[in-house]
Amino acid sequence: MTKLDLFGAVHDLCPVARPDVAESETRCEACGSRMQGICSALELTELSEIEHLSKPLCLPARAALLREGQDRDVVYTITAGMVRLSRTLPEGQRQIVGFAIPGDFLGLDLSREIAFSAEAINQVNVCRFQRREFTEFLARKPHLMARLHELTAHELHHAQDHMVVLGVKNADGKVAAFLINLRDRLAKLDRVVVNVPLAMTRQDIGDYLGLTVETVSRTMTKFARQKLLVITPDGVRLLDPDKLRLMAEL
Amino acid sequence: MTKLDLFGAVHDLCPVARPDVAESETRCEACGSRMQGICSALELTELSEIEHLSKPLCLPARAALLREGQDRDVVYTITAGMVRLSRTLPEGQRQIVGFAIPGDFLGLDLSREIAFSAEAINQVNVCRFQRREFTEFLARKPHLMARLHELTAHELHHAQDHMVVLGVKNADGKVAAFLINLRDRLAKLDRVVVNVPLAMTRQDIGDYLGLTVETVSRTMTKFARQKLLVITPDGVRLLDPDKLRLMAEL
DNA sequence: GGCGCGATTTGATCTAGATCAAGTTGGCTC
DNA sequence: GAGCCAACTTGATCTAGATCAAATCGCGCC
Repeated sequence: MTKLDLFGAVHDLCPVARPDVAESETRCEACGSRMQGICSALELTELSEIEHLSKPLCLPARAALLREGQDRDVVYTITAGMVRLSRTLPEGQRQIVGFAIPGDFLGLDLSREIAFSAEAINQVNVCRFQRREFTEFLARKPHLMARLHELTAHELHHAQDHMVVLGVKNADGKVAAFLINLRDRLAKLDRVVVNVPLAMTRQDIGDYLGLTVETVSRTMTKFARQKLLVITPDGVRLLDPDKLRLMAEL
Repeated sequence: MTKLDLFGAVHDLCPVARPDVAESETRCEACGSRMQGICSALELTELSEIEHLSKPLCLPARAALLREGQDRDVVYTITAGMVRLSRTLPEGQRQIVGFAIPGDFLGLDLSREIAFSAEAINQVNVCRFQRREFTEFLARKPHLMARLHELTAHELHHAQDHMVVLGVKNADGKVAAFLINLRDRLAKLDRVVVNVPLAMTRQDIGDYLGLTVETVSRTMTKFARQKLLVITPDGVRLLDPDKLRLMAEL
């Protein structure tokens, strides 16, 4: 069984890691995240229609997909890799509002300015659309619109979950919730169950959870001492997911 | 000029304050929040169509509109008053995820279970729809669907703003952001500019901002001492909104 | 007017997590 | 394989805000 190559290793579709270089011969029909994102609402015939609008791209780690308050002219669906969504305050403080994975759509809010910056954490494959073309296509496909709304509502639900994490949980609960949620999301894409790859830095996790790097690090080592998980070079292996889930739920 | 009666005082449309008692002769055409919520997407003719689906209700303070994980059968638009949206954890901790005001829609996520509890803070007027009827109407009106999506995307944007507040701001910044944001939202409905009525308790504010009652109280008295605002029996009067906005933006 | 009760304010103390300060580790380049 | 740099870990100390504990306010009710 071949796994989705989410984290790090070079992807077949992506021999050249330069932004703005289209890697093609990628048929939507063969797309790994075809049943994940908005595209899951499309018939095969529609898929070939949208294929003409989309430009498959491969972006290297650190590439910027969107910049807060700008770039309203494109939207993306992610097909491989992980993307960091963040807001930056005037004083330089950063809040990460989410991590996008394959199947996620960037640019849900079609009407107003971009709410956050989006940067590739590792090598990322995306399909890029011109916002205008995408919106026009959407107008002709009510069920696609419905699907987009569903995704947005789902994101909103997720955002409210995260408000709870930020508002009421302590460091242990935050880190546990982060690990369990990421695991659950990845599990929907693939059979990843105990190994949770963490492509982002501890700083990123801290900025997501409203904690400092040090606290994230200390909490994870504590979990490791308590045999709840093992820290591996590229993430963690959960030894006691049930216990962690309990901590996450408080 | 007559103000929207948002907070407390008995509303004309609402002589009897009992849940499940329809107060009618209320024509959508005459509705105060007609241009605010989803209804703003409707033509006059469509307005009379939707009028048949909606049941205008007047609910007393403390009435429950939705309960977390239940009640998927109705959705609401709010036309007067204020509603508290909250999540409660197993341990009894509460996170308020938002305060809904006239023009807001409850039940944006049409597909899955209710994400939060919704309770009237003061006397509230709503239009209630059967979810199924509403969804069917929606399916026949693509521009209404688009409007709903727009509202949802706007909520998501708002949710991300609030993550920043919860994640990176200190107590002063949180309280300032809360006051300024509420003021801005109310200003869109009415000409309320310096008087910000606070129908919710300090505890509610605390549960919204991830602070304790005591900290909210101390922060507000501090702001009062610094002549940034005056605390009134029913809210605050902002003396230096610009300074507060600066603090809110950090 | 006096009583009762929840909301609010104010004060004293405590603590989780921030901050400051070194190490340590691990890949990458030359 | 040495040197470098960013990410990570670990330890010592500090502090914003929590917690605990009393007032005080405000309002409906008898």
